[in-house]
Amino acid sequence: MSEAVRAITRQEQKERTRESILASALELSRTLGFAQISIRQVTRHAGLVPAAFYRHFESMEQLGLTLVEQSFATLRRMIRDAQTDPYVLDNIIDESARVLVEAVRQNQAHFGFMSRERVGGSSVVRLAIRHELDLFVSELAVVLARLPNIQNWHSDDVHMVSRLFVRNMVAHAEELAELPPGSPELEERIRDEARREMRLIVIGFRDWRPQRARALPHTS
Amino acid sequence: MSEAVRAITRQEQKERTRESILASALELSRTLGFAQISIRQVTRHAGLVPAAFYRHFESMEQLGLTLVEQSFATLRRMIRDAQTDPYVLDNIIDESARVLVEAVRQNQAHFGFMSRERVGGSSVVRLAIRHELDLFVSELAVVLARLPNIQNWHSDDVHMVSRLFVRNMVAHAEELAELPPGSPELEERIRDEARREMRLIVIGFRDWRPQRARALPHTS
DNA sequence: TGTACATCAGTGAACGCGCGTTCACTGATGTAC
DNA sequence: TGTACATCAGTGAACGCGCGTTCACTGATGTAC
Repeated sequence: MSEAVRAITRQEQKERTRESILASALELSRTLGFAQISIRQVTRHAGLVPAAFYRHFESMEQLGLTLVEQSFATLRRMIRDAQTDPYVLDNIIDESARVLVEAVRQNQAHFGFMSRERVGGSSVVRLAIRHELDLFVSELAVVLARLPNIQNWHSDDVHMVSRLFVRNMVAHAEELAELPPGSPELEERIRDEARREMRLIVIGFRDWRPQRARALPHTS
Repeated sequence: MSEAVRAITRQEQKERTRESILASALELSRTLGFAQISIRQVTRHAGLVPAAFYRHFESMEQLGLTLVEQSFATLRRMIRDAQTDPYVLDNIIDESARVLVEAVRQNQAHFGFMSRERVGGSSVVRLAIRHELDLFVSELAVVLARLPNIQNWHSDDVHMVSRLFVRNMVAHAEELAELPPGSPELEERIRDEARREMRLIVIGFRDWRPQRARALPHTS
């Protein structure tokens, strides 16, 4: 037993403290917004003295950028997992809605952070999130381009559908991340909305290319 | 000339000061975010002593709610104007993109405030904006329901297209409001994106109702 | 294994600063006669 | 029109508070021999 305690190296302990600072910042920013929280609040929540913060981060800004990295790692893991599941690819519409809601539920803190701090907060954190989201739209476009029926689309079109999907994802992640933990019926409603909207986008796209070839007939 | 100066009543002067406080808050929150700015910053920017703030507002929160009201008044004026223009109704897709970009350009401060403070900032201001946006989606649904070809749609569907339109509006307002003042080519690009996306939504919707009647054929 | 020294995560006190809010005040504008 | 008093938007000083950041420190963990 005392051996088990000794087994925690100084390095491991430091890593644990660092993680507890990150977790505290993530939790506090859920209610207050990242830009509103102070070094003193974060360290107090983590059970440390304010000065201890500087053993782990140079500034709140650096901590914020670390949270951005963590959040997008979560997002990419979600997409990678979905890609390896053939059922998801066959039922892309319903499944992407389901995967989204599931992933957000399980990683509420990270998705909430992303959607909240994408606007409004610290400008460095905000720009980092925008940059990552732009990258993500391009990555998703590459994935979509491999789908049957899409392979010979113009790359601008693929990029656009990717942008619409990501925008919808962010919008719904925002809503989901703000829900109080135990409200499955509201969650259900948001999932249905996400599903209907994604269907709409896909149906619109199926008819999009012919529309571009001809002139648009909207002027009656 | 001295008569013209005397013509400013005490009440008028007070109203001017109040407006300059509101304008200062709007301007400062553009770069810092509303939740980040202080009473002292706002009054300093308006050329007043901090204590003067309390002659006009009870708290920053109340000032924020006033800005929410002003911003949505701007939004509603935009929709009301668009509705009275028959050309807009005939060319609903292209025109709504054009009107949106135009309105945001002319009222950048208010639209920026709305899209920025919708997430992240003070929770009272945030909830007020969400509430107003929900109201606005319903109002727009009523307007859309009067359009030819839409009159006999299910009201859930109309509400959904309204939600998608508003979400797109907010997303593009966000992008536009952040642009540095003189960048017409970027503005142009955002307008084109908005137009293409609105077309997509409308085309998707045209084929949406038949899709709902039959089973969805996406499972190949 | 035991000893002597090095490392360094976390401490606790101290600092100057901008903040929100209060208060009695001032002096120009407004009003009654 | 002129005078005497009331109103009240804006002032300036003061307060206590939480903040970020610094610093010399402590004592447990790690390392060399």
